[in-house]
Amino acid sequence: MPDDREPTPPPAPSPRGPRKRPDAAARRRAILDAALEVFAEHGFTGARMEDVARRAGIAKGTLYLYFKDKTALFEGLVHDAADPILGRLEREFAGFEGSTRDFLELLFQHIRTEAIASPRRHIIRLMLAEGERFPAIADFYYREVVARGLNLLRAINQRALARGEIASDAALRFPQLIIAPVLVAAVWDGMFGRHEPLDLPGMFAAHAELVLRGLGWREA
Amino acid sequence: MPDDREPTPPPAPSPRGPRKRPDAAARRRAILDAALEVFAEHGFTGARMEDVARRAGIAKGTLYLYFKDKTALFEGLVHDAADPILGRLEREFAGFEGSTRDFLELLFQHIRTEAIASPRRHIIRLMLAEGERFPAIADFYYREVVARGLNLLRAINQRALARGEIASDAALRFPQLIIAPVLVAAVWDGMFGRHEPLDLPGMFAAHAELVLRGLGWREA
Amino acid sequence: MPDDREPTPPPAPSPRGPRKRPDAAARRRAILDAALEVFAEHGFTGARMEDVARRAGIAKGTLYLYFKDKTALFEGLVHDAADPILGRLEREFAGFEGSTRDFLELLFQHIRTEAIASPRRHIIRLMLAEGERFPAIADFYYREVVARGLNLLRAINQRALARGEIASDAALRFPQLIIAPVLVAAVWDGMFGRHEPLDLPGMFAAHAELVLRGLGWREA
Amino acid sequence: MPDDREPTPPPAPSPRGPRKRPDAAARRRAILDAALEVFAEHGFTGARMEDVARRAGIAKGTLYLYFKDKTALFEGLVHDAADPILGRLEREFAGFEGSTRDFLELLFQHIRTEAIASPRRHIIRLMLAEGERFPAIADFYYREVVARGLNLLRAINQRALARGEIASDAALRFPQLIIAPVLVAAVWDGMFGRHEPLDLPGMFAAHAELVLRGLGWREA
DNA sequence: TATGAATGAGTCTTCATTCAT
DNA sequence: AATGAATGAAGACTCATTCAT
Repeated sequence: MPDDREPTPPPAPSPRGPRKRPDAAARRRAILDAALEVFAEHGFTGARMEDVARRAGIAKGTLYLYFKDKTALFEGLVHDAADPILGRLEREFAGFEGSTRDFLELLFQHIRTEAIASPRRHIIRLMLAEGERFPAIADFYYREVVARGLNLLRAINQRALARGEIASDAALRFPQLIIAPVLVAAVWDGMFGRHEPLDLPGMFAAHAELVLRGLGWREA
Repeated sequence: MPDDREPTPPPAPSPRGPRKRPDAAARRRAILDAALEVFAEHGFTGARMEDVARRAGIAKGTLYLYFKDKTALFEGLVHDAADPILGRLEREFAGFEGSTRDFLELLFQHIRTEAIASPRRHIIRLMLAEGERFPAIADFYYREVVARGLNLLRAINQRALARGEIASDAALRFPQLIIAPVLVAAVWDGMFGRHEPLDLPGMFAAHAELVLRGLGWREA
Repeated sequence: MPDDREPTPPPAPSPRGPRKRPDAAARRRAILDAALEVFAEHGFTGARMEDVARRAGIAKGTLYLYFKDKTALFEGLVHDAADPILGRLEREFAGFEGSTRDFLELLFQHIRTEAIASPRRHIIRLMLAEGERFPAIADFYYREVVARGLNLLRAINQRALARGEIASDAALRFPQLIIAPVLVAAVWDGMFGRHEPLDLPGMFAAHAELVLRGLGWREA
Repeated sequence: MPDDREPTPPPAPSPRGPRKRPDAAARRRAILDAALEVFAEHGFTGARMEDVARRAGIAKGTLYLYFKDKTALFEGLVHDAADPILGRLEREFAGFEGSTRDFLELLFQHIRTEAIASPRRHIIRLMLAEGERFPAIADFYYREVVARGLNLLRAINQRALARGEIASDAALRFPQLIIAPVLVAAVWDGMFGRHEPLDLPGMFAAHAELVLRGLGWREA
């Protein structure tokens, strides 16, 4: 069952339909992929709809069949990229048996591969860049990603405290401290990589270590 | 030593120079202040030169007497905002006698008041937003701010290690971990403040604590 | 004898023809009715084919099965609305026994109910608006409506003169003077109605009176 | 003292200024003249701003320095063409000593030369065509032209009645009847001229005659 | 026949930059 | 040095028309 989640016009035609015309959902995907590239490269205002169309392999007008305007396209972009990662992490945490240390490792590995070393990295950058100018998107992003992410982090902390793995509630009060390095990771290589590449696995490992010790880690 | 790379007409109006035209330098400042506002509000592409001019209280054409084009204005903006903070911190650290814990506190307080709770906050946001698209600026920023900042952090760590205040070299290898929360701070309120305001002093305090403990802090 | 100059697919669906597809003719009607609304509301250039289709309850593509293009649709519109009124008036006049005064009254009443207080009012407005830009339509309209109308008016005058009911040939030479108020009537309420509504029956009555007296009316 | 009446941005520079750059007012005129041509030819929606610019001999962007958008340009057009004629007629009537018949003659002659046989003719056509879609303009036109025109006509009638020149108050109640033929005149030649040219002076003479007699004219 | 997704030419409008004053 | 009118390239978006189903 393909993951489909478009909150916009064209619903998939016949679920078993022909493969000829690429089928609305696929086309929508193509557009969003193209849009991610273009927005990432030029920012919202700088992105040209025509470029998005060209890269998606469709005509300019077709774009507007799928997204009513540039803003809707940007919103669609963020909407669409939102949950997958978090959903999985939430489920994994729910059933996780191992130590908090193990889960943190898992967490950062996920983030690294799914959010940083993937086109999704640009979504984060775009949010940092344009979020303040798109309250509607910021709201959505807060609701779907940030709040959920912080809640997950709080849950992790809570459990670790309950289990006696850690002693401090610092990260319960400020879960932002745990993902802060993700922002650095999302942004570093594009800006400063040529001067001083950043060893992401290394940094996340060091971060996990630092955090755990900082929170008073002791083997449960 | 202030930098200059604009086609600024007046023959190096030293900040304390002659009294002739009290303008020039002052006008440059006015322009840059206006530019910061406008760029911060709309991003690079979205900013309108006319708005900058209006807010600076000058005519559109006059802008081009001070900055050759929009890009030069943006560069000038970043250039100009760079120095102050770091210079002071570097000097303070050089002569600092107290404990690393005390200095960290000082550091975050500085950052909070000088970089976050000030228009400069927008510079950080602008760099996050546009950095990838302006290699020249990213380079400058790296050289003048980032590299220097990281070096300062490394020096702090080094000294703390040398003094036996901490045990881990994690922050020596990844000083980014120490400023990561600054990015969160620079960005949070504008985007998510209305949903969940962030207690900056609290967060920085928690962060300092976390880091110190994480690095194996023991009263020297 | 109704005219046809559209690429209408069905093999001349005589209004009383077979029962097969009850459509075709009905559909053509629906389209023209929709078109009248839309053209009236937005003018030729401003009208959108899609709107016409929607209001006619058909798909955009179907429109082009009935009318080769927008211009043909507009032409069809005018063509179709032309006949009815005049034909009836001509016939009525041919067999009219009463006084010219009575016929004039009849005439204006007809015009009022059939041309002004009816969607056809918009045809007049559309001709005023777009006529100059559509010579083909203007020609058709002249032939089918204007010339016939003027001829009817001339005939009326002629007979009135012959009967000794009036003395002047002014309206014979300028029958336009007799329908001029129709233009006012067709246009007034839409434009100025909210400032100063126009009492149409009153105006036409006054007009008839004015004209008759002006032409030297005397009870025959 | 040239007749200047721009309700829009650029006020004339120095009243005695150089002749070099055509001077705002002149340029505004040029734009309006060009706009009249283009709007008359293609209607509001069909008119292209670029054509207006070209015909006015300026760049596309310059247009927007004088009129904020297409609608404002259209409004400017109507505004600007509005009073001249009426103002003069009102003044002439105020001081008129002759007979009502003489004044009517004068009136129609004025209208013929100033409103029909002039580019202004197109303003009337444009109002007929687009008035219903531009309530703001219709209102303005009503206030500045129609209401004033009707009032003038009522005044004429009133005086004629008072003087005993005419007996009927028909045209006092429906002054529209007096200018109705003006609509015909404004529209006829462009649409039907090639089939049946209209002798305007003849028609207006016949109309004046008809009206006067119709109103019960008797030499005072 | 009917559909409506797709196309791309065409249009308004904005804005960085120039330049005559 | 300062101005702000003028320019025109560029970009978002629309819509008549086509065509695969």
